[in-house]
Amino acid sequence: MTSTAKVIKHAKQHCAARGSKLTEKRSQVLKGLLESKKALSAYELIDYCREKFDQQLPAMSVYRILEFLESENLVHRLELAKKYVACSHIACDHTHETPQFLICNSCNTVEEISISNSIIHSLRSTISKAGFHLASPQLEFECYCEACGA
Amino acid sequence: MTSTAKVIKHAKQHCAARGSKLTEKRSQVLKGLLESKKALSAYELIDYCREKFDQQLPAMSVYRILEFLESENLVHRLELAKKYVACSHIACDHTHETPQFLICNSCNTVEEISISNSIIHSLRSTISKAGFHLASPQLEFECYCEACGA
DNA sequence: TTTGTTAATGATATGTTATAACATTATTTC
DNA sequence: GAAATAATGTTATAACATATCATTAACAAA
Repeated sequence: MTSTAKVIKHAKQHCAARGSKLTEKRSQVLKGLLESKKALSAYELIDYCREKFDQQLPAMSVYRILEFLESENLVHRLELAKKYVACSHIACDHTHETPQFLICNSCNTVEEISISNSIIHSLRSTISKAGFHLASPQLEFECYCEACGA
Repeated sequence: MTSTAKVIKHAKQHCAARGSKLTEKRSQVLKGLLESKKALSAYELIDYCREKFDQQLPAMSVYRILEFLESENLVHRLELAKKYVACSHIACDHTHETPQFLICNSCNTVEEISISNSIIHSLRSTISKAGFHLASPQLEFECYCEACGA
């Protein structure tokens, strides 16, 4: 069983346990994200499903599917890149800290990291002094990866 | 002389000193940003210029003007919000640290803050451990302002 | 087993942000 | 005033996203 297949199986159980369903199309979209090392846009996923599964998904459906997958914590939506990635912990059993994302500006490679609580805490406190608070603990940073350099 | 007028005058001198020109249209766009407490999109600026100056600017021109203003360090482009703000230090004479931005998700109010070097430094080092580096030192955080709450 | 209900998906239109390519007009500079 | 450059206009289109209404699939209850 391929790694993707394992994760899909796990995701299906996860959905079942929560009373929802990972349908064929939903799982195709998830596969697209799992098999891509980089973040994909909704429209890139449409292309993927057309090429790989001969499945013509309308944009609207893909957005809905992505929304569903996000609500199941199977994918993350990257606000900054306007793209989507599979959660790198789908197949783990333990719970996780809030992820932070490093997104390569050039090739869209995404690294899901965990920033130490102390940094996050100081950040929060600086922000709160200005009368604001973070909309989401999931931070995203526009970066360049090693390969793409500066 | 209004505060906006003062800043515009200052900006004109700034451009002149750098061998560029703050034309009428450029200054109208800048005025729009100066008089708005919140970040505006290019298309909101088009509306502003139409209403305020009876000036029909094509989208293309506004984008060019924003690009120009950014190159002159008179405005900042907020990647996250896809919006633009006047630099809050146009009328200062001293140089400034890289700004960071807190953007209210709900009303687009923007706060230009300065995050302590130590926090920035720890952040950078965490990111660099993952093999990435920040594309820009200008960080943007999706937040909610006091008024908009959670 | 068919009927009613909900969930999932399809179809169409449109909104928002942004850029490419080429044309025209203003402004300087010689 | 002609040539060069800067600024702006025009048109088309790309990429990302959502609203709205229609249709189909899944499934439980009668």
